[in-house]
Amino acid sequence: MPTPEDAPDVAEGDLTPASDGRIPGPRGLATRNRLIECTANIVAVTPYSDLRVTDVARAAGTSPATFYQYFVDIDAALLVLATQTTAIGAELAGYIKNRRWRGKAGYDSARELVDGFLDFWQAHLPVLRVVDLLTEEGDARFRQARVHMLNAITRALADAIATSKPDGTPQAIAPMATASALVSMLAHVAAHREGMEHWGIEVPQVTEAMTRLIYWGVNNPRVPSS
Amino acid sequence: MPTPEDAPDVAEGDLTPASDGRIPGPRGLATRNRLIECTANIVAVTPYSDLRVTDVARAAGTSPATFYQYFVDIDAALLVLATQTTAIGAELAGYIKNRRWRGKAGYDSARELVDGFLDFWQAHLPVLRVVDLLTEEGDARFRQARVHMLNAITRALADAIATSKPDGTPQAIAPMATASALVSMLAHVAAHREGMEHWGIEVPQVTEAMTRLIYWGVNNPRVPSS
DNA sequence: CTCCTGTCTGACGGGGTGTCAGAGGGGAAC
DNA sequence: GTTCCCCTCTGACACCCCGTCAGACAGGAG
Repeated sequence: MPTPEDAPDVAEGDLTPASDGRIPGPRGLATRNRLIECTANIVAVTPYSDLRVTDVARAAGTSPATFYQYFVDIDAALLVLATQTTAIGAELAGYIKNRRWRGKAGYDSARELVDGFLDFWQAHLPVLRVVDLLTEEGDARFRQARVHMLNAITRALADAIATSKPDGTPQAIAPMATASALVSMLAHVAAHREGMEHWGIEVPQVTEAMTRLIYWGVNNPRVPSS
Repeated sequence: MPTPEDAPDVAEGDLTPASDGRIPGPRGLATRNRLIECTANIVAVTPYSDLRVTDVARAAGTSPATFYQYFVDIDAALLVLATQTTAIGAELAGYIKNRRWRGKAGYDSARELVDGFLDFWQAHLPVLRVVDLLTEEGDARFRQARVHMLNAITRALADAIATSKPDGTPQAIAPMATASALVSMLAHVAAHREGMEHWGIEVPQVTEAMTRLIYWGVNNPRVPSS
């Protein structure tokens, strides 16, 4: 008896109902996509606070009322973009799984992770900026998208840490904790990359530094006994 | 010949002109402070996007027009709070200067830094959230305040790294780069502390992990030769 | 051709912003 | 105590964007 729906196989998995509850047909979906696309274009060149439903609608060649037919507010449109982007970001875990993490190979793995992470963030900068913004504003949906992305990476890294037990170290620590700290570092540097460059800090050097810290985090060198 | 001002020694160093260009007298300053205080109270319980000049004015028992007498917009009022807070934050560098950074003592220094940083951020959470927010929005004034704070800490840490040359390591790296990465880690974890707890990650463990990473960053253990 | 369903929009009430010109009040001078 | 003046405050307004109707429009089925 659950979901006795005839559940039509939707092409893009988008069976999102419009504001009046009905599911849009092909023409409606087209405008909806056009609105999303225009939102992406505008958010790329406009700070979030200056985003106007009016502008998005105008860019898409429709009226504001049409926008509200498909989204309750701009955030709803942005959430679509955010979900797409963070889904891609979650695949950054691929830089961690099934890699070698000890010695020279491990160091190389770490560098590829750092580069991959920074490149990804750079490529999706406008959307990720909005994600960070609304997460900080307390929007649960955006936080979930963000956590979904970062957690996939963190878990993978924690696995790598837990697996790569070197030197029979007895000083181990919760792998998720170290992984969280390292992913935090990556996320913050990626988000403030421009600011750092602007302030005279060379990103390649920070890349190198983060590579080392990750290597250390995974391989857990000796620390003073408490 | 510079500043031929009679430069009255203002109590709080606040010779901020009002919107009409005139410098407020005692009564005006009082309302101005009251407005700032009310802004702080409201921002503590309201997401930034819901901050209304109207509400602040009402809380201060004045009219919105009065608010605009002293600030061009809410951001201007928030900037005062932000500057105060980040000035305090810059003093976190005290957890770094004149400390020992090798061996057990170094490990303890690292932990104190982490604890101090997290405590500070927690204590000033609402304002720092706004600082992060507006920095991300591209507001140069807030970014400057933020950078001023974090950079003081980063510089101090870089000094510690440069000074504590262990084991005659030839693999050294730009100290500012490592310091930037570590401070980024601290800032991100501090800002997302609640989110992490909410997601089942234990902060004490992350504290431990960050302590280690800082210790490693400062003492620069061996990495594979490239 | 016609109808009907899905799609779009003009027009409007509501609320916050930012700006006047002018009202109000407190202290210095007498 | 009274007057006067300047600092301080505010009511009122125009503006803009939001979000929501009821109804106009289009294009495929019959």
